[in-house]
Amino acid sequence: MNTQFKKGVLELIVLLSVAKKDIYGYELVAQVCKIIDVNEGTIYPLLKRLTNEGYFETYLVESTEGPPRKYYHITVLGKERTEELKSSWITFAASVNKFIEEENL
Amino acid sequence: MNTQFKKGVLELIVLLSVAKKDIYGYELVAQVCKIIDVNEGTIYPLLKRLTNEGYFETYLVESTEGPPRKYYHITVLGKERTEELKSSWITFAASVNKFIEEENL
DNA sequence: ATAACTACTTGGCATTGTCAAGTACTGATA
DNA sequence: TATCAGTACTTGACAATGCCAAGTAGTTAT
Repeated sequence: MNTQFKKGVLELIVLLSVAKKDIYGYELVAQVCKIIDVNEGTIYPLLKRLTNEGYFETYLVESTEGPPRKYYHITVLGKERTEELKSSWITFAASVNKFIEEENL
Repeated sequence: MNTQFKKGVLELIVLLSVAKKDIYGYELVAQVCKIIDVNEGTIYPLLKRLTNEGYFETYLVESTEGPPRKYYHITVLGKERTEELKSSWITFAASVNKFIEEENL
């Protein structure tokens, strides 16, 4: 999988995942990996960044299976950002796909 | 347009464009801009990189409208790289789109 | 007590795109 | 003929984001 393709898209995937339900980092890593192979060291800093930018809020929940989990919850600002990024991706991907298909003629 | 989305994709667009026909930098910039808004300062270094990596060969052609044009011609290696990147993109974009649609349910 | 699994953190690095400024050639215009 | 617009290419400093690797720590089972 081309690393470069992931740039920016990972942010969208993470926003969409957290928008769907509150989730903690480790679970999110596992979930995102089902779609795009990705590293822990990529997701955690991304979560921190998106929290700093006001898209997420966090809270801790004790766990019986290890250290406490930091849950991420999306904010109103986060929802706006999600829609923005999503439509931007859809437009982008469509125009790239159109170009690829035209080239095949 | 999200800058990050372009990462890696620009390489594919440029490869496909040169594969279609020999083209010089300035014309390529104009053509790529129709699909994705992009900077001269992005395209020229990319052309240089792809040439160094053996995907393109170049030759100069005099012009009556300005300085000589450096044409780019795709190599066999370049064609292989194009196919590789193209199928990688198609897989990637499809799986991201699938995820986005699922999230909408 | 040691290993395995869960969970999060961090620092250095690589890649690729942007911005801005610069060089240089041609043709038209004032 | 000086200057400007258009064509064409180059380059250096910079920003953003993902990767790798190593580290910290809690819980449970052997």
